[in-house]
Amino acid sequence: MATKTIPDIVIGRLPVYLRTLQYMLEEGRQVTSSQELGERLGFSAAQIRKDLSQFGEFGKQGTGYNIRFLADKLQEILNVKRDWDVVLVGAGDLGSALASYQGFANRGFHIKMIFDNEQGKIGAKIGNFKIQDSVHMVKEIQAAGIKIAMIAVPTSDAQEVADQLVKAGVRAIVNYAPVNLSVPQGVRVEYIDPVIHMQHMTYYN
Amino acid sequence: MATKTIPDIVIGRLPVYLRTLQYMLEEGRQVTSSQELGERLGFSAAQIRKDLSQFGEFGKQGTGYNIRFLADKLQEILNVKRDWDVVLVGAGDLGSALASYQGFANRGFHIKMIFDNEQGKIGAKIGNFKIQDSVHMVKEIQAAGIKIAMIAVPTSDAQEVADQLVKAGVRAIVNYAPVNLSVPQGVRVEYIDPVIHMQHMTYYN
DNA sequence: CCACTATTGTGTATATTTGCACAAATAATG
DNA sequence: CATTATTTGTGCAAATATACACAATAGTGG
Repeated sequence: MATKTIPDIVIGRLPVYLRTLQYMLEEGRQVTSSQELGERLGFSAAQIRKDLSQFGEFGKQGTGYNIRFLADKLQEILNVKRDWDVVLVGAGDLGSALASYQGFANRGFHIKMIFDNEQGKIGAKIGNFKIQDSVHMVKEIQAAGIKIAMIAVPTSDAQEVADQLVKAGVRAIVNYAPVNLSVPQGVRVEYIDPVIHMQHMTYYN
Repeated sequence: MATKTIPDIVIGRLPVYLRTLQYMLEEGRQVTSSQELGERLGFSAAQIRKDLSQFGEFGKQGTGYNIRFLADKLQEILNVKRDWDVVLVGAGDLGSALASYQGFANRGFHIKMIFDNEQGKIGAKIGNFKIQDSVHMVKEIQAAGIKIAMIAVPTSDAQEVADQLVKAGVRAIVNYAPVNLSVPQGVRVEYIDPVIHMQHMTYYN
């Protein structure tokens, strides 16, 4: 059985499709088409059909896709039918904002712990959680079996935090610090840096 | 003169190169090579050389690249030797965190105005700026000639805000709301949604 | 000044990604 | 029930992106 590996670039689009489908559900929609999705997202209809066809046949000719059904399938594919616990490192302005953000939970991601290394912050509460001393980070994350982390610490601390997260068994990191991280094979890092996006756009201006 | 258009995917990598070069400068480094850069960033050395070769010859055989020189060239290419004014819409948790973030200014992006539509917030200060009533947004942005915006409002308001920004002459938008925006040709939008990144990674679990 | 090492820029090959276009299936219409 | 309008899934072609590999050049050390 030739298990073809699915391109990462395709995987990267699936969450965008899913987000849009869920938005459509909230609008009370039942059915959509590759064409409509494509227009909404700026992709070609063919690309959306090709992407989905990597995983099965989810549509019906002449009709299109049942939104609820397709969203459900995408959730299965992306492994997000279950909920995921997340650890947040850094309780500065950004970390606090992330901790307060209500948009994670309804999409299945639950911040369960917040760490910082500043004595002034440790013990303070954000929402329901106490900010914990990062001295105990590795132990606590391991005990809780958390696999996903967000890094929102100063650039100079980011690599060291990443090292500790890896040691604690974290497999996926969203890094808000504007620096590339070095992690072992098998650990994934995604970067969020608004300046990168702005510089990308100023090129064209 | 066949002015070949440079692929957008190449442009998208340049800010990452630039960020790393500037980091190296802070480390006191003078010279680097495509190989070192590649290792640091997870790209192949050949790709980095090819990307740069689209714009000129910036390296020296046998030696590599002078970091300061290359960073300077990348800044020229990306149009970031000048500073840019930015408008921020949305003064909730995230908007406030963005407003307080010190990492924009030293990379040439200056938040100059903050808008919100909630009476409770209008008039409050974040850093040096008063939160302004978004009723006056279009007028103010136009008057100031601001071309870059960040949207940090609730999902339900994002499209309407985008429409107003476009009307005000904004050409580049970083959208933190988890929804795709529809904008006219010539206006660029980049999206920041941590959940998209996490869902991308959970695929690999 | 020769041999050796390092590293660029690039022509070419390979690999990947996207788009085209059409048969097949479905629904709607009269 | 025939006709028309939609829309999927996909084989294949085209376009794009990446990697290889090497001549050319620069520095280093004897």
